[in-house]
Amino acid sequence: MKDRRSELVLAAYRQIAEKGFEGLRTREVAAGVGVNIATLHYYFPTKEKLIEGVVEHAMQRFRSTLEPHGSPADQLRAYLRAVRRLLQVEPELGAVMGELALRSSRDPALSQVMAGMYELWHVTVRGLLKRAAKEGALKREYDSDEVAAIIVSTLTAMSLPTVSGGRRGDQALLQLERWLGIAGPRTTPQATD
Amino acid sequence: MKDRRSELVLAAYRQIAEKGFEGLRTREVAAGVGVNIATLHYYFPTKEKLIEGVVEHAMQRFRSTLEPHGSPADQLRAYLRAVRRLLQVEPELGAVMGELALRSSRDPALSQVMAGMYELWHVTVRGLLKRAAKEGALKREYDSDEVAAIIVSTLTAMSLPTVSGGRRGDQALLQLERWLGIAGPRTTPQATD
Amino acid sequence: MKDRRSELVLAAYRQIAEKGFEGLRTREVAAGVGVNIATLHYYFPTKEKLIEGVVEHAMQRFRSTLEPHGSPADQLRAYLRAVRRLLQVEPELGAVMGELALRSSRDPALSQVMAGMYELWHVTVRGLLKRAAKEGALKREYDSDEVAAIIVSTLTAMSLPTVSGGRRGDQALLQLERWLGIAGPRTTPQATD
Amino acid sequence: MKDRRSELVLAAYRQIAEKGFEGLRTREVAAGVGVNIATLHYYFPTKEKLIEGVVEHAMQRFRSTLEPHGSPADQLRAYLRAVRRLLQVEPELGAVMGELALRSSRDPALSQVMAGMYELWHVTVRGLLKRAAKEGALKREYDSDEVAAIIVSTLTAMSLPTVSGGRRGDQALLQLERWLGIAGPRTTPQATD
DNA sequence: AATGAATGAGAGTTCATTCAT
DNA sequence: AATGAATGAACTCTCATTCAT
Repeated sequence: MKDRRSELVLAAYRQIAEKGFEGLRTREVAAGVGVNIATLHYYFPTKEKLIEGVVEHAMQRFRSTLEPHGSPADQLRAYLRAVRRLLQVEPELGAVMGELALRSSRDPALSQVMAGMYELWHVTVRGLLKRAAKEGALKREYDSDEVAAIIVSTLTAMSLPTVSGGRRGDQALLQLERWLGIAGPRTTPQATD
Repeated sequence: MKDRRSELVLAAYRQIAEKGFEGLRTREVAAGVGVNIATLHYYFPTKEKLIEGVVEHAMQRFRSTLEPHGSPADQLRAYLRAVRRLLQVEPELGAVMGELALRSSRDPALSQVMAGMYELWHVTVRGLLKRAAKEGALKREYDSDEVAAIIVSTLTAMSLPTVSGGRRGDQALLQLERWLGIAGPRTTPQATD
Repeated sequence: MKDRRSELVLAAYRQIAEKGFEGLRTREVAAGVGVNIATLHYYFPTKEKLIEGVVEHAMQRFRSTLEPHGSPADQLRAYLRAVRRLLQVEPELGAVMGELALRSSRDPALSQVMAGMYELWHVTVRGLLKRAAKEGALKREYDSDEVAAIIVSTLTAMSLPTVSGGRRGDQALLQLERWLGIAGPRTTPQATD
Repeated sequence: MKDRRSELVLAAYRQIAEKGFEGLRTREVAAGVGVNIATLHYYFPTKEKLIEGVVEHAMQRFRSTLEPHGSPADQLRAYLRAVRRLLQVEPELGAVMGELALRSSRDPALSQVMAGMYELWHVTVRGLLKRAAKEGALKREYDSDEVAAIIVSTLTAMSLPTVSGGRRGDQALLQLERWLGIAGPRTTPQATD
């Protein structure tokens, strides 16, 4: 993360999170790192190549999000909360993933990358469901693609500013936990604003 | 739809759906309607004003999406399907709403508009739940903000290209219907694309 | 002065005084009168024709300035003061004359008009000198082109914002009166800020 | 004069002299130097900044005009002639100073610059008068603000095309010399046209 | 490895002018 | 006599990209 290339990618990543692709300017990326615009082009011949670098970085970052990090028992619940927390702590990731999602409709290569990533996410969540079911912490019928899909959907929606901003994200997550039968005691999530 | 102003807004709306804000060019919007660029500026002094016009149009379009359109009985299920279908038939709306959602994090005015719209959506869905519960078509406990929130979340995620493109959207929706106890017989939704 | 044509010319005249030719916009001229831009073009086919109208108006206005308006006796001194006062009361005239003077170097027709006007002014002043000399109110040797020229020069310089703004204009005028032997008693002109 | 920045300023200076602010076009300035319009913006972020460069240049140029350049004795007369000659040899300077004078009424910053410059000029001339009086080449009473003011006024008026074009400027100058008692022998100035 | 200087293509915006009504 | 709508041409300014050093 300390070589020029990575610095530039990170700066671009932040620019996209802040201003969207709409507001991404190579000069500002270079300035963010403190180098000349020509230096940026030394590492990335075109803006598109720089964006590819950002895609890689975002995917790597996002992959780390997917990994279950908790204990074996109530791991599923821990997972949902962890993702939620991460999206709040590092909103840039949600913003960039949103930008990439929209862009993927115009960029076949990116579309494939994103599809792969969502598939990986889906499979990861399904694996989590499977294990929880096996441990008896979850009804067997909930070990399915459908349940995995709705979990991924809910978490995805939460990365959008409009939803993530208000208390609705927490409510959706809470209901998800209830249906899965993994809700904690009487939690009354507060809206963060 | 037959006056210049509306034509221009519609052309801009389509441009945004197709190329995002990133690719919105006033000259192409004007060309899309077959008028000179100066004519566009006759109706909209700045690009920003044109975008405001698009926001209005999208909101109006989206509001019509929210309205329950089915019969009184299994209206809830009909509603979910209707929204799903509309997003597939008119993918532009989802794309534009996605663009607006991302942009709202940089545009306070837009942020307010979007928040209002999502709140309206949420309230509409909750109303639907209430009625269904009253008619006995739904467990009473499902008449709540939390359930409404997860429904809105799921539908929102489906408007994103990445999710809507694949079969995962249908799976999420199916599970939603199961939990709500309103799933139809053996439906095997096909992925479109 | 109450017909459309005159109104438009007057509005343009004021615009030029305020913003210079650099800032003259036909639309603002029309707006100043409260009519549509197309109406302006009904009266003046081109912007240039409108400017010609302004030139006429300015010349007419300026000509009235030239005319000696005082009593027969110490008319010369009265004249200098009157011009000075008029330039302060109606600074627009000085501004427009300045703009026209500069423009005349690029516009032969205007150049001729301006030259004629200055010649008329010169002759007028010389006539005043002649009469004053005849009445014994002025040394005979001061009845000359050279003296008329320096009077016109001094008054001209005073119409420029840079000079007219400060106290230097008054000082120049005072010295002129002294040399002509027509200075009043102890006058201490104040700078108008 | 050999770096890009100066070249651009000089080209703009000439454009203003030729066509006024009204006719100043950045593209023509760039073309005048033989560079792309983007290169101009590399050195001057906005047109206004370029104009500021021109103001600096004009002031510097004008300051050199102010400096007395002759011998000590009849320096005063030499000075008047020198300024007169310079304005004829380099009419651009007069034109640009005229444009700046008019613009100063709309631009407070410029107004201050111009006022400072005229004040400097005034003080310079007064210094010249003082020295001439001390040397006995001038009546003591002519060592005053009033005399300096009328000298500056006369020279200023001469920089305007309308006046400078004809023979009136020379006549005014001649009379000035007479009053100052520094006129040469029988000179019959010719109009330069 | 890094940069200052330069550029082509194109962006949003302005403006005098036209024309059917 | 007056206007709303429309336009071509041109304007200032931007941006990704190039290249000699």
